[in-house]
Amino acid sequence: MAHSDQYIDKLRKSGLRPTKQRIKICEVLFDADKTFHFTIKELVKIIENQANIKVSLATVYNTVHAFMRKGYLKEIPLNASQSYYDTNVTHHHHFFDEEENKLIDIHQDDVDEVNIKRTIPGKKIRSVEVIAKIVSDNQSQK
Amino acid sequence: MAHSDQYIDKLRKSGLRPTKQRIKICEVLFDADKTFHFTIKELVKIIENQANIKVSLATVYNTVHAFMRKGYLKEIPLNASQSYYDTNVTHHHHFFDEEENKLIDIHQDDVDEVNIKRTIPGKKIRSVEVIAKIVSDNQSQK
DNA sequence: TCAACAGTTTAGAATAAATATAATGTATTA
DNA sequence: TAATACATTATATTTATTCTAAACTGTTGA
Ligand SMILES: [Mn+2]
Ligand SMILES: [Mn+2]
Ligand SMILES: [Zn+2]
Ligand SMILES: [Zn+2]
Repeated sequence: MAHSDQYIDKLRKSGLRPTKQRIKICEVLFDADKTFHFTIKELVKIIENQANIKVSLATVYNTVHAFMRKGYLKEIPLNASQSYYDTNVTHHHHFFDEEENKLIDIHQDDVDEVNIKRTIPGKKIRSVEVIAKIVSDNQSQK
Repeated sequence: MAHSDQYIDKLRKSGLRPTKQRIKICEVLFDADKTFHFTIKELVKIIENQANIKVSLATVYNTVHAFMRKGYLKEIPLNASQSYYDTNVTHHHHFFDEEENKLIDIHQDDVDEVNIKRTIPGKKIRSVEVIAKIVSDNQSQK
């Protein structure tokens, strides 16, 4: 299993013990060659379906938080009812499909640099994020 | 009381009965001449402190939702632990002070039109919001 | 090799924001 | 003023998330 070896390394290098549970979560999160956006509930469901190993809800939360601290995931605030997480930790923006409740990446070069003319004394900007909410484009709307 | 008369009108015109509780909430939310950003918890605390009337938590939630449906408030998703609300319902952007946990408006003319080069087939953009996270600007940082 | 230890997982309990319920109260209208 | 629909309230419920503490496991070094 080339994949798990890779994740075992990644975990060890991060000071995290490569447990069965963490390796499984890595496979779900990082095997896809593209960005993966998810909620905890969705992640749990995927793990359950692939079901070669049981991972408790507490471990899913623990691991997601551990991965965030290590910089492998970031949280995307979208609504107050549940957190969304993103395997793309580079600076980028999002579409949010309000009908599908799905995030879609917008690469940084697909948005002109956001130029904010206002400043706050004593404060500096740490990050700038754009969220564009999208809905179906039914012509029959004003 | 000029203010409450004004709110009584506003409520009646919206099809909402002008109850003591709703008038009180209007005073807290709309008396300030500038945008008011708040969480439910903060709103409850302000009402308690001004304490000429008791307003139950359920009524605060009910009223905030009613005002959102009427377009007098909008929700700002910032973190997954609680909702922020905004009395400024025009299209605008925000600084979010991560140390004070406070929102600060950025008027639309203070940000160049956000130009997103990418599109999603069958979807149209409903809104574009920029959130710039800010922190103290201590020179002694790399 | 394996005991000891620190780190990890887990079920279940606790927390807290938000929503639902259903009884009581009140603004409106005729 | 009476009837009614709307609103408020205390309380219960829901649900995402965090906490707890006991059992388990990966790692290390003798
Ligand atoms: Mn403003
Ligand atoms: Mn919650
Ligand atoms: Zn993303
Ligand atoms: Zn605002």
